[in-house]
Amino acid sequence: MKKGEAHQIAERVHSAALRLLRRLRRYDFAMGLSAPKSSALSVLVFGGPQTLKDLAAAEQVRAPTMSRLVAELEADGLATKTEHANDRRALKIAATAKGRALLEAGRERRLEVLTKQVEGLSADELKVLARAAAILVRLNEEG
Amino acid sequence: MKKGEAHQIAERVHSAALRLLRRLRRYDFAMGLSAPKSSALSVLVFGGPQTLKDLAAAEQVRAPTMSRLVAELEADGLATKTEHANDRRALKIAATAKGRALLEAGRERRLEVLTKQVEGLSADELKVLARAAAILVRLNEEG
DNA sequence: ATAATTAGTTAGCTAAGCTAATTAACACGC
DNA sequence: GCGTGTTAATTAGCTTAGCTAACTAATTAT
Repeated sequence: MKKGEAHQIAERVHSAALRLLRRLRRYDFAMGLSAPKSSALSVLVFGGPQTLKDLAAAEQVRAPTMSRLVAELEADGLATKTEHANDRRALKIAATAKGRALLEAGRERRLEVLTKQVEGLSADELKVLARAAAILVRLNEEG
Repeated sequence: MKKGEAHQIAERVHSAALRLLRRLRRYDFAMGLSAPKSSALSVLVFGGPQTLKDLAAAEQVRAPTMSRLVAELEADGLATKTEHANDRRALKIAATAKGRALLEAGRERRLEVLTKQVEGLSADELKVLARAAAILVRLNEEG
């Protein structure tokens, strides 16, 4: 084992994730939302309301970039900017019901193909995928 | 189980993959190559030489976009454009040795953190990840 | 031989990223 | 409580990456 088993597995997991998302991205058409906006909205929906700064950090983007994305989401009625409770410099940015609905519809479409494929797997394979997902989530939380 | 087990697992896998790649992306600094160029180069390195059309399709991008990216990779000495053997309209685009080396260095850096984490897992967990990666690769190839 | 198609490029636009500079509000230190 | 420094967000202005439309050159089909 030249490179170490851990390295090899890390490579395979990375590669599998890359290819999976690349493939699913093909179904992102319609919904009329660009990838960056859709991703930011997703953070709002699943991570709850937050400041612009935090949202920018979550998306690994600078504040001015996020400022513009949020302005556009707001113009489309998908997010709101309200005053922050404790800090009048800051914003509380939240997804609207319309934003949540749109995102959910897009997610469904995106996951449709994968769901169909997963349905064809054996019970054992399902278990493996579920466990692997749990392990990865844990690693992601570790940092 | 409201949504079906397959659906739920598809969701978890999707979410885990999204978060994993988002996290690893943080280590993409340096190497001086933008994400689209790095990704295109990766396709050339791992998929071998190919036409502009095929490369554009692999990257889910239109021909003019890829034309420019390839021109820039070529200017940086990371890829070459040569005549296609059978079709004088077409190009054979290939990574150079320099391109391969640069990409490999970036990949190593990106995978370093994940490798360290994977090293901390139990033998059983390693096996689960390896199997899950294999299953996903198979699904990806199915289409 | 001519017509239709295909591969790639060029031109010109929009979207999304960045840094630098600005404004307003907060937080200290005295 | 007041000045100094810091922080949150925005604005301005630039670059990169995506698109479509229009073009050239080569291939394929009639």
